[in-house]
Amino acid sequence: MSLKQMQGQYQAQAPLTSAHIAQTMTLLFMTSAELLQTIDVELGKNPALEAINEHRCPSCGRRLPEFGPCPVCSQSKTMDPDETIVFISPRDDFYSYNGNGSSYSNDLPDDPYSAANLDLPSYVLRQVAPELDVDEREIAAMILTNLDEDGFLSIEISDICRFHHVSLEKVEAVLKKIKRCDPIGVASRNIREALLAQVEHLSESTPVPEFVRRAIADHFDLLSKHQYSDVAKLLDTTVQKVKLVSHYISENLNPFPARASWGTFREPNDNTPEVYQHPDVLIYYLNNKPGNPLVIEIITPSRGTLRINPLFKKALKAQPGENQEEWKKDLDKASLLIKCIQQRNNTIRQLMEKIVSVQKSFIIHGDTEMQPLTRAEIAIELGVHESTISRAVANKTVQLPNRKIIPLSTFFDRSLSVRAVLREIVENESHAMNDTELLNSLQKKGIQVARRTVAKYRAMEGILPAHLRRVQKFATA
DNA sequence: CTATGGCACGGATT
DNA sequence: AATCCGTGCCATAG
Repeated sequence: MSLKQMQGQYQAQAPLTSAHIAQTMTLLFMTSAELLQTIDVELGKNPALEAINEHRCPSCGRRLPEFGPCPVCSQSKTMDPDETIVFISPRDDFYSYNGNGSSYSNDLPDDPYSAANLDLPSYVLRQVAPELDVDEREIAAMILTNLDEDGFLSIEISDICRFHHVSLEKVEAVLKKIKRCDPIGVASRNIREALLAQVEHLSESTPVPEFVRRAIADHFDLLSKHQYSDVAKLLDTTVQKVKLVSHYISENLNPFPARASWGTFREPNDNTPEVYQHPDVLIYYLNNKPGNPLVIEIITPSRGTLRINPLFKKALKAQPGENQEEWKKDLDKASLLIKCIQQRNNTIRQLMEKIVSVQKSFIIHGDTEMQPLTRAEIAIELGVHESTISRAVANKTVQLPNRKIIPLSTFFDRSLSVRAVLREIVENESHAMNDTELLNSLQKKGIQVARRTVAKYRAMEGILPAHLRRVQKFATA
């Protein structure tokens, strides 16, 4: 790309230097976690830069975006549900949990790579953080730092109340939010509670057999001792059914939530590794109510809003001393950095707006609704070079309303919807279909691919070939 | 003989 | 320019 072309992309900004362009490019490429470190370095050694930290929304406690009113509270009354809200949020608290004290700190991990591989408390914290009110954060931190190796809460709730001088209800409310996080049921006080949380979670998406809930809630100790006949009597049902319940529990629920991914072993067959990355963008329903407009929150990790230190400016004017040259250099560097960060934010904001307008139904309804989309299309629409989009997309992650964290590049995966349909077909098949039959089924749904491609997608989804499915799925039939 | 997976090619994408 | 992805051909396992 020529310099002229590049400058064309940034015509919105005042006079440009090649340094500016180079830096914006670099910044675009960075994850918000990496950006934080860059800014920290700049802030640390550059007296001309200052972060102000004063704007908080009076009603919801969120840091306000760089410009305008709080998009969460002030607009919530009159929002058109089809509209989406995009804003850039300096949410530094995402990055400042120190992982072993009961408070937030500004310490960063020494090794930047260790941040990607989180321990259980941090992993959970980062999931609940978007839902926590300001006064709930300390409570959440205390809960999460007192988990034992199985993920159970190892202190009494009353102790938390006393420590933070809050009501029992308040703590329970936080606890409830935490239990919904992955691993589901984490921070329960015992196995029974963990199982109940999982049943709760499962029943939101799939039907749960009758009696399961009640059996766990009311007769768990009998059930765990395999005294099925007693349980059956109490539930007024047959022993046969209680056995089914017991089977369902052992098949679908995990009594020690934390052991699935932490602790001694890891899932051997997960192709999406368990390592958690900070999301760079959050997408959620306004006030977390499905049906509300979507809110796109772009995380900017700077503490507060960056600006040129006014004291520094003043001092420079007042004292044309011998340091002036050096100070001026610092000042220029600082304002350059600020401009570049704004540029970065601007590009990402536009990008996300476009992506969400195209992929809205994927975000809401899931994999099958994924629309084909290329970086080039977006680049043309936004009038920027495609490599700009490439950089902005690379290495970034998005948290969807269902709390799944996916790479931003997923929005450009053409084959995802086809693979989702394929999965559906195989799940509902009445006999083990071979690849050619699967191909026909896909074509009936209007999807054109080659037979060889069906095989590849099948492998990608971890679906066994037909002759092996036959023995696994239809063993008795 | 059929179903599937390996390899490599070419076009699209980054 | 480098990489990714869908596809065709062919070997081979069942």
